[in-house]
Amino acid sequence: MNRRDEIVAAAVGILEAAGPEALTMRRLGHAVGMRAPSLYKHFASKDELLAALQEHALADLGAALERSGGTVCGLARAYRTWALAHPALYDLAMRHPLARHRLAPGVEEAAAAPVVSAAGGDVDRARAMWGAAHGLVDLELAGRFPPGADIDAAWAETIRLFSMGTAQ
Amino acid sequence: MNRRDEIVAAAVGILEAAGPEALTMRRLGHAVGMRAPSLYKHFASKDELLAALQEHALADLGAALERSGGTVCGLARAYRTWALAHPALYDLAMRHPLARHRLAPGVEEAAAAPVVSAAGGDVDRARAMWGAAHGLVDLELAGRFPPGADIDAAWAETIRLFSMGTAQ
DNA sequence: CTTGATAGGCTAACGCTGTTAGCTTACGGT
DNA sequence: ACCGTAAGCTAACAGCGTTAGCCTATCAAG
Repeated sequence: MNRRDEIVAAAVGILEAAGPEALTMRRLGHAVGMRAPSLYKHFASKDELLAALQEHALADLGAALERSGGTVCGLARAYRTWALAHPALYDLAMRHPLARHRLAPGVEEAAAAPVVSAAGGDVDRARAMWGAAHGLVDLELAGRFPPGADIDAAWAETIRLFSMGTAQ
Repeated sequence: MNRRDEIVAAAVGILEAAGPEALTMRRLGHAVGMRAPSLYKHFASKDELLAALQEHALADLGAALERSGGTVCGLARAYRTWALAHPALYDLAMRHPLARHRLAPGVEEAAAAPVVSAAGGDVDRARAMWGAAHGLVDLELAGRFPPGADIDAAWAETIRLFSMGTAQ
């Protein structure tokens, strides 16, 4: 494991343990045993570091979706579970403009493939599913549903609609 | 219009003209003719200011939805149009934890009412619709769809599904 | 065996952020 | 006439991402 990967791993650790506002260059430097300016020997900017984290997140989410079985219901469950388990990484993965030029080739496609497959190959339907799942997850993570709202029921309704007309 | 409202109006102006990172206390102070620390005579913190902006945004979005005609399709179109026209306010409205205690009573309900109505009074379905619309808008604003993706088609598919079984 | 380049660390500092402390001034009520 | 409060000000603080410039260890070439 080279220094760059060590730094990314430490950043993931900080993100998961203490949330996104805790991920500062000084704290990250401390976690890997160097001062903040030295991090710039390995990453040109914090943005480049975040892009590396985004790639890590996309690959991990893609793997989780891959393992989900391929049904709309299983996919939805896996998507929500992963997002709730890694809220900061999820935010990074979905809400940062994708720096496609510095993303390892195939990462984006690999994450998307299970969704397209569950949509029967229809990319419009796949994007509709992605949007619905992302919206529900994002609102839940942001704490925007009223207290006591039955979020499971909203998911069930969404899954019901997207299961119609899709071969299971 | 009291000083507080003036400040909120100026903040909206900055947000729309120059984006969220341009909304700093010093710049906002300059826009209303005072220094940054003086803003704290009117708002306890930047967060309280953002809460006021959130309320403004929710009221405005709610009004736009109210005018949309009440069909699933019209509602979806109005939602997307408003969000794309006011991306920073939309982000504030939907992605900040809602400080319900300092929100004017009825604002949240008023924004939600047209959606619940279009869902035939079924709140689970209404939340599913909200999630789907929010997800599509959020991904579009974040630039997460591949270049050239047919976003209209994804919306059309979403609208088609949510129109099924809903009295129009 | 020396030389020179490079990689990777360091400190000091810059300009920016939100925010606080403490001072001043003008206005309104008793 | 006095006092309290509202609302402005300057100076400053800690933390942020980032840059400049310095130092040292490693390593290949002459």
